[in-house]
Amino acid sequence: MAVKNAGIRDVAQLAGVSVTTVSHVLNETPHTRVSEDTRERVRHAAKTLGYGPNRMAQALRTNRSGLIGLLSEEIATTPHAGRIILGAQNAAREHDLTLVIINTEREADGTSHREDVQALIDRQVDAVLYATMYHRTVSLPPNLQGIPAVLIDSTDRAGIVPAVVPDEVGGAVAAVAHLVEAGHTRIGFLNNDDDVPATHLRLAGYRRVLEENGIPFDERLVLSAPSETLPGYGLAREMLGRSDRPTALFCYNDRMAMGAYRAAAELGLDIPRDLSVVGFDNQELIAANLFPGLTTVALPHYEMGAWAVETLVRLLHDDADPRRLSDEPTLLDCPLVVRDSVAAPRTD
Amino acid sequence: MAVKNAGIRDVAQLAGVSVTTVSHVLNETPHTRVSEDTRERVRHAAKTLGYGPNRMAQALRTNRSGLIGLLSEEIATTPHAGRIILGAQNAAREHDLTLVIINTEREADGTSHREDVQALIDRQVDAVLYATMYHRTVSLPPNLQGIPAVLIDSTDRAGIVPAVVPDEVGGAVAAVAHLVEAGHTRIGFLNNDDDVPATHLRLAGYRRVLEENGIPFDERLVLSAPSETLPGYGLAREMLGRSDRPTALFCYNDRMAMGAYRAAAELGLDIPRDLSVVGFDNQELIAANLFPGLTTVALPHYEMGAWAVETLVRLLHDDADPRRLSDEPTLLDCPLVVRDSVAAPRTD
DNA sequence: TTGAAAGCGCTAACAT
DNA sequence: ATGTTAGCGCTTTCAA
Repeated sequence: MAVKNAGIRDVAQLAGVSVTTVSHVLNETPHTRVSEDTRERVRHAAKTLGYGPNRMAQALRTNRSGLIGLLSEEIATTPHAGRIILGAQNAAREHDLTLVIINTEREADGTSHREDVQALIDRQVDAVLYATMYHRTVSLPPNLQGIPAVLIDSTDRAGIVPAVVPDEVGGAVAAVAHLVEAGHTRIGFLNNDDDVPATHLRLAGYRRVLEENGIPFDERLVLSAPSETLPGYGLAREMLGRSDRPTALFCYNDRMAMGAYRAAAELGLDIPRDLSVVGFDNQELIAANLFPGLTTVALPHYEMGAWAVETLVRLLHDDADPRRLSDEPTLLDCPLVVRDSVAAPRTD
Repeated sequence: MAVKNAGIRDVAQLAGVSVTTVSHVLNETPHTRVSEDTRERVRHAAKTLGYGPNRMAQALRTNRSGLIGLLSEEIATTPHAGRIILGAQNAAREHDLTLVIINTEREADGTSHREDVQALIDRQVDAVLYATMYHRTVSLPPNLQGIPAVLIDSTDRAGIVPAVVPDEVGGAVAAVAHLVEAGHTRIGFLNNDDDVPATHLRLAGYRRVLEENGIPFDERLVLSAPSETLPGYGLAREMLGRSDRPTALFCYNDRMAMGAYRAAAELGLDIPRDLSVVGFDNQELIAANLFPGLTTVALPHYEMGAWAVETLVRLLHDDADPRRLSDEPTLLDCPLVVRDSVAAPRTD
């Protein structure tokens, strides 16, 4: 802890008032009338002494720690967690809240999450943010019941806690529409083969755009595999090796797109001249460093982090009914990030 | 804050002892003799009630918050910050410390860092971790003086605060030695052109290995450019286009290596048959997804985070002299991560 | 071997 | 319009 700083009574003494007055002035306590003159004296004294309230004393007294816990899976694996943390942290700062972070194992055995939540509760956090690393449905640890909570990038199986997730359909629509606008009608989709929401929702977005543009759905243009580079490569080889190969590829994520780049290179296909490619996730390390730069869809991790904190604040402050907020998970926009991997199809 | 939990007096009452005894038993206060019988009763009562101490009250009383602040640059940009956070968080948990995180702008104008440090101090953190996103020398905000601090991935210009940085030379030595062991003697180095420690230290490691193996240093084999994919590509094109091109490339980082991969592909050079490549940083997203997998050197971010917390704990606990610890920054190992981009040079 | 009580710095109910 | 004071839950000195 810092050096023995000035306390509220020092301020009171210097300003020649009581501690009550200091407290009232500095906290701008409502329904309390203090002359503007006194207020000024107090504020001046506080500044002179470099006074800042002792948060621990405040917390003890008010039963509010000002701490909010972020339980995050696999902080270390992707930059996604970083974006969530950043968004949450910035929003928290706005509300004078402090973010404490606990890393947790993915999915684990369930008791692990329970213990992590408990660790947070034991540390007197006012509320908890529960973030998963990819969009899915989870069962919450039971001890999360007693405390305000918001889910990030996942939805509560029981539907009792507010949640925010990416608008996967919207993102896929943006990606495929971009391809259609460029003139493509034969658009392949390299999909994930996991049974997670994104798999189904991105496919739904793909189909919707085709439908809206009167392009018949061709199931031969949709291939699935694990969402990694190598399987993406394999799928792309397969689809691009056909005589009636598509002129554009929508990939489940940037890693699969990276595999598609390699397949295209091996087949002598130039991106974007011979083949347009759109990815998903906007992992800078891949998307910006591929050549040509990969046009892709960004996941709103920063925004989800910020939204979650704002929602928590509302829960804490207005004492709003969480059920109201948790009827439907909130969808956040997945904007298209245009780089250089899309062009009109060749016409020769 | 959580539900109105049991307090120490509840435990005392249930165990039929005073709060003093409960405190002594639960904290295992030294020099205090309580009969084993009583201890057992107290522990049992505590467990029965699910008692956990109120951290805020403890903090207020002991003047120790148990909070340690991590000031980190650009949390969102790379997974590196995630590794630091993870290492710090795990070490913190071991010592029953809680990590609070503040993101800060890179370098900024200096006052920004000052304010961020102040925000942490205002929140009663017991100590602060100051992490930069790449290895460099910094001037610390003045308000960091009053509080135990440790630097991660940077060194203090004034040399007054303990610091931990990667062993860049050792990492480069491992990388180049790996190449030499594979049989290479013409090894190109695509270096960064920024004036940062890593630039000079990795070059030093490169030279040391050559020297130790009696390989003459050829300055034409060292090219510099910004440490990004595109410049890396340019450098590789240049060096690999020569008739006496090297048989192996050591790259300043994985992004430059990614550029080298493209150059090699364009020149019809197969990796690793015609060209071996080693990177630096071990950015999974790149290194593991490139084809073939990139052999590279890992930065010890996790370990630095953990080391920093351990050091902080020693500072806090043993009240050790920080000057002792800060004479020389501690170097942590940069281990080689072998994948598939290195082979013996062609002999035809 | 155990307990009573003061007090950490603050907020807020109640007095004036 | 401003002040007095109890008490948040705990640790720790001192006494028994």
